[in-house]
Amino acid sequence: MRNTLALDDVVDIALIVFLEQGYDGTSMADLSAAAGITKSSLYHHVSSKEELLRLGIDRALSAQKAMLDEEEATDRTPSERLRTVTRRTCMLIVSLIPETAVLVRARGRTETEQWAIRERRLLDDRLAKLIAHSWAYEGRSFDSSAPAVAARLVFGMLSSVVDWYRPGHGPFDAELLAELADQILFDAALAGDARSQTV
Amino acid sequence: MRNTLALDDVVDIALIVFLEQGYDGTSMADLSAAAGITKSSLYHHVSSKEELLRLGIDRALSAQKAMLDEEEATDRTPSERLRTVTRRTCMLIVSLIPETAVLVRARGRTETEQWAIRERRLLDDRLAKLIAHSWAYEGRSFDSSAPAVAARLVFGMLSSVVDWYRPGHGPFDAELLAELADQILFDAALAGDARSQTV
DNA sequence: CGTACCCGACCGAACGGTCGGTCGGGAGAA
DNA sequence: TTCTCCCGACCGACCGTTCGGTCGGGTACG
Repeated sequence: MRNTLALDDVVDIALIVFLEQGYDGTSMADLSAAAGITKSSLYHHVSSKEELLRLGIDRALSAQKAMLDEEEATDRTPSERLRTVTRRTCMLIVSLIPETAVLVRARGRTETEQWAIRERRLLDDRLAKLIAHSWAYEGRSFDSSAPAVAARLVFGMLSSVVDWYRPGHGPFDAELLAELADQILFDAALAGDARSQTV
Repeated sequence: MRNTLALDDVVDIALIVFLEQGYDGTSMADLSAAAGITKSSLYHHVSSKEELLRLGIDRALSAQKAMLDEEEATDRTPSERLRTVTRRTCMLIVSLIPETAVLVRARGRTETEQWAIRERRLLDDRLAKLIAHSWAYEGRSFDSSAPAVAARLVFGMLSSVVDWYRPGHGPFDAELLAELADQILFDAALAGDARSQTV
């Protein structure tokens, strides 16, 4: 077997460059240089720059959808489900940072990016539903549009880690990050009156 | 007086296009079309595309810094200061959505973007310090790196509104949005046991 | 008449993508 | 084992287009 490049390897490399330079800020020449092959060889593996974006986005979407499918099928209480989902979302984002970055940074200028935005909206809706169920279960009264806004804020907080967190490059590991995010969202850790836990 | 364009008008227009298409995804031809003048006329007002980015980023930075300066000078308790700052940050972001967007989306590929990242880090540090002081004031024990991580998560949550919130385009106004963000961060509204407030 | 504002025409460079062709390793037949 | 054929991986050269930016000149207001 020769030391050759598979499609997944090319996508891996492209996503890392996209993470650092942005999709629009990355040229096919940049990608070919990062992969150690020429630009024309790159086109042997993919048909277009946009296909690389699509494959990357699909990775993030598939993982998130699979996690939600699995969690929604459990028989936990709505509140437990919500907390588990946010925690697993954090862990999942950390494990798929370049993939999540291209997903959340899509602005909708091409057909692929519009598809990404539509799919993201579906994920938002599923999280909003989890929040609404949890609040209703806890007997809380709320405005009908509040769960959707809360869902976007939560996803926004968790997704923002792709802009600065790099696993293994600091004192904080993924579990500690998820723990802190969890305490901020569910224990009001920011208010200082968390249940005497140390982060 | 002719119906003419001032520099601030050009920056306003450019920022709106940057918000929708991203900086790299926007050409000077796009901007000139949006401004209703030709590309060469655009260069009468600005010396480069990067200058438009710099002016936009500076607006967001100046506003945020001025707010922090003002708030840090008060004699409130650390916890009150933290809560006021996060709330005012939310209001400020909503009132400067295009400006905040170019600031938080800078990836560091040019000198201007690297400057933006350095300035953002200073803002992160100031918020982290507020969090650390608040936690110490409340007698909470915490890891030394936790405030910095919490600050980034909070800024991440608040900054994410630039990706979906458009004032006047929905049932939620800015105050309600800030109120909900505040309750999530400080009252654990997501857990459902908030102090019986309706959002 | 100066100056602020704006224009059409244009430039070199970089862009995404295509082309014809090279190279080495695996499979099948003798 | 050797010869032949094939195919995936790769390459240099090149395509038309778009990029950020420039230039010389026009025009209307103070």
